[in-house]
Amino acid sequence: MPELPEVETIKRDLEKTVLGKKIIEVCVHHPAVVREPGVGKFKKDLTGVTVKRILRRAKVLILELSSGKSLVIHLKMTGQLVYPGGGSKSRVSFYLSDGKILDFNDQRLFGELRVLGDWRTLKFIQSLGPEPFDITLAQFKEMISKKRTKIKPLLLDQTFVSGIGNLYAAEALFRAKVGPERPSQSLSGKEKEKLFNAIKDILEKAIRHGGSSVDDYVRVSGKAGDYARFHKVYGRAGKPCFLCKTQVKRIALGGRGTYFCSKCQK
DNA sequence: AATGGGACCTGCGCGC
DNA sequence: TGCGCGCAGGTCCCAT
Repeated sequence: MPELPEVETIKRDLEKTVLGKKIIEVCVHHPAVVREPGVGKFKKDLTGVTVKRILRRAKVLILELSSGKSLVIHLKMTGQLVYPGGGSKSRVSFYLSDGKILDFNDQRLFGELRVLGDWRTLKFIQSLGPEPFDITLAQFKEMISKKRTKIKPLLLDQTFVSGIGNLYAAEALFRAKVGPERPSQSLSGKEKEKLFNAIKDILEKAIRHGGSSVDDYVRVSGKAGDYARFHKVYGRAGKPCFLCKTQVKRIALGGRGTYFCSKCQK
C-alpha cells in the first residue's frame, strides 16, 4: 500500500496521537502479521512500554520503545494504523494508557510487525538504497548512468533508491516526460535532472497533502489523504492525458500496472 | 546481473 | 443474482 509520502504522513499522525503513551495491553487477532518474535514474546515485549520516538526509513515505520527495543512496522499493500480504533477489521489492537486503542488493520495480511532489539539490524532496512531527499543531483545521475534496466522498474528497486512505489514512479516519469521502458542509461543529463526534481517535488507535495488514498490507504484518523486529485496518469488508463488528450496507456512492467502517456513521455 | 513469473492473501469491480 | 476473472499501492524467491 503506502509509499514514502503515506508512511511519512502516518508517522507524523502517530507523533500527534500515540507518541509518549504507554501500551497497556496487546491483542493479536490474526497472528500471521506478527513476524518476530513469536506472538507470546511479541505481546510480552510490548506490554507496559512507552513509545519514545517514531522514525521512518523508506516505507518502514519504527516505534522506539522505553525498553530500548523497537516495534517495526511494514504496512505493505493494505496495512493501516488507525487511532482511536476498536474496529472489527483489526488484526492487532494496542490498548494505550489514554484508554484508547491503536488498531493495525490489514486486509491482505502482507503487513509485517516485529519487535527488534535494534531495528538497524533488520536485513530489509540494511538493504535500502538512499531516499531521494538524501542524495544530490550529481549522485542520482551517476547512479542512473550505471544501470541498464528499464527506468520504471529501477525506480521501484528499493536497493537502488528507497521510498518510491508504483504510483509515484508513474507520476514522476510523467512529470519528467520519460517513458517507463527507457533503458536507464539512455536518459540524457537533462532528463535525469527533470526526473530527479520530479521525484522530489511529487513526494514532497504528496506529503503536504497527506498522501494518496487509492483503495485502502487512510491516515491514522481514518480520513483519506488528499493527493489523489493531483494524479496525472496513475489509474487513468483510457482517459485523456491532461496535456495532450491522448489516451493514457496501461502496460505491465515487472508485473506491475504501469500508466503513462505514449505521446508526452518519450 | 537482470528479468520474468509466481508467491504471499483478501476482496473488489467488471463482464457475461 | 451469481460466477469467474483480473486487478490491487510491496517485497521475496526461484528459474533462466
